[in-house]
Amino acid sequence: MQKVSFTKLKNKVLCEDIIAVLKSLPDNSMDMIYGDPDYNVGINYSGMKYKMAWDEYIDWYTELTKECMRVMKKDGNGFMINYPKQNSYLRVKYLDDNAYAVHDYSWIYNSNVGHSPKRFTTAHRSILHFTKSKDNNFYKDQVVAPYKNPEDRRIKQRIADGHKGRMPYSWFYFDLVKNVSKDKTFHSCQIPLPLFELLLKSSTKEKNNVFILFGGSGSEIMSALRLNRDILSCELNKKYHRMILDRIDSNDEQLDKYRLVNTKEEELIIKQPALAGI
Amino acid sequence: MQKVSFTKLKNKVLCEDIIAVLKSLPDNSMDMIYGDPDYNVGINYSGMKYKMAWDEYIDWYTELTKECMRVMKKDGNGFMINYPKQNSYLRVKYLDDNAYAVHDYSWIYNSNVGHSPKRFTTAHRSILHFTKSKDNNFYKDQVVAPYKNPEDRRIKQRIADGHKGRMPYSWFYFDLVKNVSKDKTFHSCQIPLPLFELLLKSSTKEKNNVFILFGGSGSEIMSALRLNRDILSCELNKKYHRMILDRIDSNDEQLDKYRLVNTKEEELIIKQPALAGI
DNA sequence: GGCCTTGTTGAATCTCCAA
DNA sequence: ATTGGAGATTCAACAAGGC
Repeated sequence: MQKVSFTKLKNKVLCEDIIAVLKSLPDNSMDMIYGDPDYNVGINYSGMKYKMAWDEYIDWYTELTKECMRVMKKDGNGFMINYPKQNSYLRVKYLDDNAYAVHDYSWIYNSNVGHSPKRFTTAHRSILHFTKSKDNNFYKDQVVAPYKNPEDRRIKQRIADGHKGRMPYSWFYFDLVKNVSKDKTFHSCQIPLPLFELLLKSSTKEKNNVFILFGGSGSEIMSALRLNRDILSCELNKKYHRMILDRIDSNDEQLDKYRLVNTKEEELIIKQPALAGI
Repeated sequence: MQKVSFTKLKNKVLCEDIIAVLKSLPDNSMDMIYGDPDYNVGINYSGMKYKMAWDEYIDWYTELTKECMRVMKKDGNGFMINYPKQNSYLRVKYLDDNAYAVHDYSWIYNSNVGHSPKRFTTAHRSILHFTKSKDNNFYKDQVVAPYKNPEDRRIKQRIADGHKGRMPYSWFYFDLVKNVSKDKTFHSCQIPLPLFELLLKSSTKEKNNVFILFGGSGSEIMSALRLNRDILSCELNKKYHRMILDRIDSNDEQLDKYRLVNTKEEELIIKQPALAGI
């Protein structure tokens, strides 16, 4: 197959099938791959309902991740967000046997829905982090959480040695994004931007190649562009695809009409530790 | 096989192989089964190192859980604590196909160990909750978290209707138990007692039958006895087994020598919400 | 501005009925 | 007896509006 280099696709958002696009890309070309796929729970995306049989879904999810692994650089990082069950199958059926390392993180939040009398209320998702070698790039300094005891003698020494804080934990608290827009401007299932930015900053520097698998309403794309990463993304839904192109073409003022959260550089670093201090 | 009824084993702690004991028990006899097994990461339990090949470990873990399912009442609840990877295999290879329902919870904590420059710091574990029917007993009132807006008129109405709060979320923050005892009296990997008590209270009432698979240092056993549950437990390590029997025979004063956290009835309910208020 | 109240929402769950 | 899908119901969290 004739492969298309990332350079040609730099900062493009395609309205094409994600797996077809992945297959058209050469090996080892992406610094980071970020996927927040449909979870196969029958959600209504602007009129279209998607739900496959479980096995079929897992096959699709595995095939997707397999292509991500191929396309990812040896020192790159991949992230897949899903419900814990779905991610369990992905790691057992594919990732553990094929990635160099697999780590499971937990995004936790508060929820007002899904309360059942027979179990605790679902309020977290899994994030699988996978790498292709022991040399994956990881930039702690871009995501540090403050030390809890900066006055401790040993911590003072670490600070003197240039350390800016500790590595964040494998769990992250971020509020759910509420779909408050009256005109349904937004994708109904958005990941909190600070969560995306945490992952993005942990794994990339400016000018790095980031594949945001599912464009959605484009918030992650806008965020990555604002942070000067080079992106590629897919969004099959024409309405959302159009919206993303609009957002990219817009100036900052217009972005407001999409209620884009203008995340400040420091927000992530400020927010997370407050929590860690529990 | 001649089965031994729970009545005969009431409040016994056996120094025998857990799977052999499970096999000796009749079907459908336990209200709750709680397992915090060895995670197969080469932990040193008083001089003996436990580590098997991965497949062998998963086979053992599956066999263990299979017997738990058999022994558990139709309206009972089972909980298995482990690292996310181990629990992924358990659910994919056994539980999803054999339990009525499987839920994944996340115990999160702060950690000063295991920091790696190539990933976020591991600071959570998975808890698989499995049931045998839609009628599993679950006692929300015994584990509620306070409402966030108790002044809301509608919430006030719910409180007037007898609701004491909301169902806790699928994630729980509890500090790690620090192994502070100089003489290594304690099992090195203890689950925080309030976490155990949350699970215990969610699933049982007084006089219910609780199988605490691995006795460890006996903290969970003491807690369950204090809360008037009937227990059965195994601990293969003779030193720990002896210690558990000592603790059970001890009066309250002597318990102090084991640095037992004397968890007050309300602690759980007070502690968790502070968190939920993030 | 805070404080109280009301409106809205849901990657949810429950119920029912058909196959 | 189980499964699966459509439609009804739930209920706490958050936003926004009013005072």
